Amino acid sequence: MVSIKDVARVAGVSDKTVSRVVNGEPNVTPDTMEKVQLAIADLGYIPNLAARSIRSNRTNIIGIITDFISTTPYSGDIVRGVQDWAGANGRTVLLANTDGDQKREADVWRTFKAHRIDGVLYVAMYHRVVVPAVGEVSIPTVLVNSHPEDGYAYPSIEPDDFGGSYDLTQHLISLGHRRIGYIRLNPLLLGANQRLDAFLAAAQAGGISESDLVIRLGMEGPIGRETNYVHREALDILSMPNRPTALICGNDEMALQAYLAALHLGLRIPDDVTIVGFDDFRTVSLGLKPELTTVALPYYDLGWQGADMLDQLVQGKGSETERRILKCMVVARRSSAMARAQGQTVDAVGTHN
Amino acid sequence: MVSIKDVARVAGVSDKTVSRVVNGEPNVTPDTMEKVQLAIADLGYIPNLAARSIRSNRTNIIGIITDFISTTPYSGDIVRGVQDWAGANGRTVLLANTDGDQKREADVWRTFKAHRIDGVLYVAMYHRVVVPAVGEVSIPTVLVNSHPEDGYAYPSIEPDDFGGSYDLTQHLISLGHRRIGYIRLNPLLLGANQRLDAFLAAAQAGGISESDLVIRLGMEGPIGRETNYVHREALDILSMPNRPTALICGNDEMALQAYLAALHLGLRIPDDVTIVGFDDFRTVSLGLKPELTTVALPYYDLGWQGADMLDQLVQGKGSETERRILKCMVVARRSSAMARAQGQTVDAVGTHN
DNA sequence: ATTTCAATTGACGACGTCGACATTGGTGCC
DNA sequence: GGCACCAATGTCGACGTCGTCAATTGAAAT
Repeated sequence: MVSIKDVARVAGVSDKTVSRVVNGEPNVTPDTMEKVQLAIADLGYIPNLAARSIRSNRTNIIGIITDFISTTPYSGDIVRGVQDWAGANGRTVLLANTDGDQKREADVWRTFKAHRIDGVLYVAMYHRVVVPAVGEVSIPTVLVNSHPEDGYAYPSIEPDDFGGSYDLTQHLISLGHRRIGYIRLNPLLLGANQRLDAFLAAAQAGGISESDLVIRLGMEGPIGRETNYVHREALDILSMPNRPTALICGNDEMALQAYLAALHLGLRIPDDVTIVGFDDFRTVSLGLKPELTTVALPYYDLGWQGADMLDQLVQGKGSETERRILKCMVVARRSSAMARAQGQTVDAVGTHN
Repeated sequence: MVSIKDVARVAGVSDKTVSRVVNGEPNVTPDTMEKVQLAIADLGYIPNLAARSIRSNRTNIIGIITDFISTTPYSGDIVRGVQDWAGANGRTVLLANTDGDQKREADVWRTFKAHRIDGVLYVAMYHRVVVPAVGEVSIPTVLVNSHPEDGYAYPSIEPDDFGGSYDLTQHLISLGHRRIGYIRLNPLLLGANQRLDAFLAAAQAGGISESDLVIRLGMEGPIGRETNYVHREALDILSMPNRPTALICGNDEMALQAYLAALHLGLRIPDDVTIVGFDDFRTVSLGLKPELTTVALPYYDLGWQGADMLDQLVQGKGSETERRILKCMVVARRSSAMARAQGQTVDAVGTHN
């Protein structure tokens, strides 16, 4: 591999001068600069970052630790946000996945430290409470899509599940819905409670009595291997004699199953029942017809801004305890509509849209 | 940061001896070894890989270049396969995303070279023909989920779209289906043609005349911004007076829309119509009820084996032109069933399952 | 002409690690 | 005892880069 000295020799200058050119330092004659640049181009010289980092104690590498990278399809957006930030700021991204395994996580930390990376973005693919397995030496770390357990101080950045869910519920109430069904996420996920709490709060604020709410558990069990009750529960809720006019699903994947259940029962969406989801997981939310009203999670921004927070931290400017919350926007699409008087029988075959 | 010399000083030995212990070299007294290990633990010493790589000219880092990492939800599995291989073989993974942009791609190559990584896995998130923008100096590269344009030699690893599609079609034929609908992928994708060709070949081999096949285009336009005709086409096909008894969709996302169309028309799956997909994108294939018969793409293995091929290449043992094809398995679930008599037309085959 | 000063360039060493080689001390053998 | 040999350990330098500081040059100021 061609080194700075090779360039120096070819250009007929000292290695230091080449270094100056490469790093854009001042006080280099246009003449020599040209010579050097020519030599660089000729030889295809590219600076060795490892060597550079040895001297500077900065690698410009940030690490991402994920738990279940491929299990959830959203993950990509967070990672992409980080990558784009990195690309825009001259950093490189080291990626590691733990599969939620403690031992692997420890290995990953060790490896990252061995690479002397500047900082770590600890990305939990489900919004929940985590404690990174930090060892003796510590690296600046920001938790993304999660927050630390009590007693541990890490800056974190999270989506505003509560706000999003509150707004979504309000959206339905403003459309005139007074009986609303709710299918819960796996309670292990932090978002699950926040979303449910917000739902209840918004319903109460909207003057809806608890008896008009139908709340069911959609999933439970360890993350990645949960049992799924959604389809069954949706069928059940939508078969009630006095069925809700709207059904909120813990996320879009659940909404998919609710759609199928509704269609299976011959109900039209949104004419007979409004169905909404959460996440704006676009394969589903745009794939469903009519397209799904849902709440967009700011995954990309979580990644981008998380990287930015980390950068602050690395530069000693960030706060050790900052907790940033990103807004979640309701995306109103065609699956939600005004509540209507509830007909008795509906023809199974509806109209095209 | 604590270095090998700090450890040496604390342990009362030379740095070289510490190096020996760290690297498991022979000829160290159990006694000294213990002293050294104690010092390492005390100080929390972790070897500096950058320094190591400077000497050894090996970084043990492999790079992944992706084009549309988050656009497609499968991507994660390929990356995870690579990561798991890396974890199992003491390598680290550097990740970069180009968004399909030439300029960014050039930057990425440059950055990777600057890091002196051992090799690159060029992962195209859609199976298609690519040419990595290699510069002057070249890094060992393996194409994953894609293959090089004519005239360029890179080893590659790809899924057997043809075989999978052939088997899937045969599966339907063996269930008695004689009129089959087919909704095509975006023709820009390499898999699109392979899957269609295999479908036609299998149909012909099964003695089905072309006039009993209904083939429609489901999507077209630039990747990431395509126009989607699937729902409309599915409605259209399933509304035909003499409609197919089975509908093959270019991928699972398309199958989702076909489901919705079928349900919308009051058709039951699989009783009235069999619907199958491709990809085994589990959010969809398991989320749909009944669960979707589809073809599993070996994404994880693509990643794992791709990494392994790359490793061979790096070690000078691999072939520059190997083209490895991984089998795609039909995953028969409940969305496909025996063809049945339908409406006006009577079909000989008519058992329930 | 001499001095002063700034601009330009180079020599050198250090970063952390490990390969090549040297040194030390002990063991076994005649 | 003398010698060969080997195990254990250390010394030194090089990898590629860049910070520090010195050297050189030329031009402006006196």
